[in-house]
Amino acid sequence: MQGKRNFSAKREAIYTLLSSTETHPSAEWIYEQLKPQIPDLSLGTVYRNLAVFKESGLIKSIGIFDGQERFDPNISQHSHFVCTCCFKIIDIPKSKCLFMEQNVCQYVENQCNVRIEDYSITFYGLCEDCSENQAVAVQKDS
Amino acid sequence: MQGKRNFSAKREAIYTLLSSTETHPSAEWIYEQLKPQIPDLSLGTVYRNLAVFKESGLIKSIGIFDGQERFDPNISQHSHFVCTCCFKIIDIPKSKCLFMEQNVCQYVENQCNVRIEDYSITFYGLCEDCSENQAVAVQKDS
DNA sequence: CTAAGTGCAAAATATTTGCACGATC
DNA sequence: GATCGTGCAAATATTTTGCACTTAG
Repeated sequence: MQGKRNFSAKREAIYTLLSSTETHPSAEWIYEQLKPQIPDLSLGTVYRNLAVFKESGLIKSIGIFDGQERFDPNISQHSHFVCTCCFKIIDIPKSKCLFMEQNVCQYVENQCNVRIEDYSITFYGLCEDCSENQAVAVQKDS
Repeated sequence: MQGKRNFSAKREAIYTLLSSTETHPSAEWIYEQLKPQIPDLSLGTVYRNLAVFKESGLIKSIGIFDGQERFDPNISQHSHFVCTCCFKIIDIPKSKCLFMEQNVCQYVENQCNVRIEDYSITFYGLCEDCSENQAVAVQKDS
């Protein structure tokens, strides 16, 4: 891969979709979205391109939730909220979550004798929709 | 499952092993450790018991690293360091990592309209051993 | 011509599950 | 005798990969 230019059409489409959604997609989701417009797209190509993007630092893996790896084109430091019910992932901007001390990484490095390259903060719980659905379900029960 | 007592022998062995190691094991690792002592243990049983423990809140999943889910019998709030080379996982005691503001969860809940039930902080990088190995490799190259 | 990108299908991997059996209460 | 725990093997699900073909430069 030679920089963001010179992308093949399919690679371009995959990266563009990634960049234009807030869903923090999985390979499967990307494939399903693009397949109608690009009928000869294969799932293997999506996986291969995600690996290429990740390798080159263009995207980050957020983790594996509900069995599927989720990706983020926003590589700047920020946190995520993951709904444990529908697995929606929501960005938490750094400005809303200023709790990481300046030198905590260096502190941990010294304490634990490790070299820290990155860190992630993830919150788990119920998103707005799932909270409401749960409330409705409880109402129906009584 | 009726509380920690009344465990079957195999369930007991799995939980005891989990509790007596610092490795934050995977199902496979537990199976390999116990198989010599319990020859008729099956991998399915390890998976099933881990699911039972997780369901009942006795253990927590730390995440999936290198393709395998890793578990922690220490359910109190603390952070982890994950070596991206050998996938060793090291505990970071809360006392060494006091950077979470008292009310940050409530703040995020209000900002994002979500209900937070848990959060995790994970550091990534190279552990002491892998750092040294890397240094040695570089030396040999030159 | 060469290297990169791809479709397709098979393979690899981790995990889950159906079923029958044995143990426990 | 009903429930729980289990071995075993098949099934599932996701991701990776080998191979042949195409395409861009």
